[in-house]
Amino acid sequence: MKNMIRPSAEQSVIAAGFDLLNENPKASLAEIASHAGVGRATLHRHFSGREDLIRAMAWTAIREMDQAVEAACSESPSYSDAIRQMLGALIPLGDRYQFLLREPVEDHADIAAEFQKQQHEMRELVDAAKNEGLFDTAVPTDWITRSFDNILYAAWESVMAEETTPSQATTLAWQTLVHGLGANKNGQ
Amino acid sequence: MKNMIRPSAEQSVIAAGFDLLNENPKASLAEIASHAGVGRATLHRHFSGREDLIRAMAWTAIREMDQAVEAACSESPSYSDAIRQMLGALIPLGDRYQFLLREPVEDHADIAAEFQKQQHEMRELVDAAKNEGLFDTAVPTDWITRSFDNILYAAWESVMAEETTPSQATTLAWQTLVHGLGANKNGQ
DNA sequence: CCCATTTGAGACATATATGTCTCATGAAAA
DNA sequence: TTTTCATGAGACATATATGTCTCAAATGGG
Repeated sequence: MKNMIRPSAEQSVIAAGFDLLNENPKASLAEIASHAGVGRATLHRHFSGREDLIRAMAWTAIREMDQAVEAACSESPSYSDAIRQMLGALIPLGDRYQFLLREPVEDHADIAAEFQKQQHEMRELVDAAKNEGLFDTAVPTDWITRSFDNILYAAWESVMAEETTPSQATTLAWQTLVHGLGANKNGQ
Repeated sequence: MKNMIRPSAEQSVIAAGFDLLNENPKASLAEIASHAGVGRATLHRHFSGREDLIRAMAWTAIREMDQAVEAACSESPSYSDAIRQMLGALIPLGDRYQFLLREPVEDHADIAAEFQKQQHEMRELVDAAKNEGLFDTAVPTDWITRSFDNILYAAWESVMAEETTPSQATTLAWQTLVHGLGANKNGQ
């Protein structure tokens, strides 16, 4: 078997894709290959084309987010705590989330379906947290999930800009959400 | 003089640009011209190329946002009220804001400078509102502006998805912000 | 009506991005 | 060492996007 310790060309290219395509969606495959430290031909050996690369990146993003959420809140004692753990786990994956939102993924029915499945689970989680008293039942669930997504993204931006540490950003985001959308305004 | 009532080709193209480039930053000039109901040659008569179009769109976005903010909060009795008015005025311009954030505008020094100038004015406004007791002084101003920007964007998404009316979205966004970041948690 | 201007359609050339191929090199496995 | 395999570099053809030009038609002002 070949060396599996050194990141494979696939992984390098996908990582470079997250770096470049998020900043400039018009980045060429040549730029991506170069940024990955890989020849242009090698990129085509692993991905049949731009669409194929984007599909692979989307699945990577979805899988990583799934795993992060699973690991973070599988043992949470409550739905409210699960949302809290989820927040901290997803902030470092802000670029993955950004990619799924910005890249036209609607073309791929399977990916869009999986993405919507995640959104639906989030809605159920929010409804459960409402019943626990975390969120105000008078606030629409749609608005809560949108706020969660966007505050999560704000937290990632904040960390990237080095305005806050990941830990600080998580706390700020959580406080903002539970105070802003909460039933009781004590913050924890 | 030519007819100024019918939208000029320039305006049509810029509007089409906001429609298409926000959804797919790789949209070709041919697609933009077609969506604007204009020949491809006509687009080139008004804009020397893609970069020129993007520059014109960026200036349009900045100008519209400036005017909306000016009109909304020039007569506000307080900084806190000014922020409230600003929120309502900017939500309908969410696509303009989105464009400035996503399109690589950093290349154009003049536009980037103007954008940062707006950001700086926002920071001063937030600091003033802190002194009025609207925001918690313990919360970093950077985080407040980031939250404002992202909740603003969430509100625009919510309106676009027809989950809420513009009025409802404005109220939800305001409540979320002042509860989430406020010094006193009464919401108004 | 006549004239000036703008426009749409399309031809054309060029630039850039993409996809495929070959070949020599280097690293790892046998 | 020998073999196998992935890779990098680059040539090549193709596809798509871009920029320029011409010309006939439409529009609006005089």
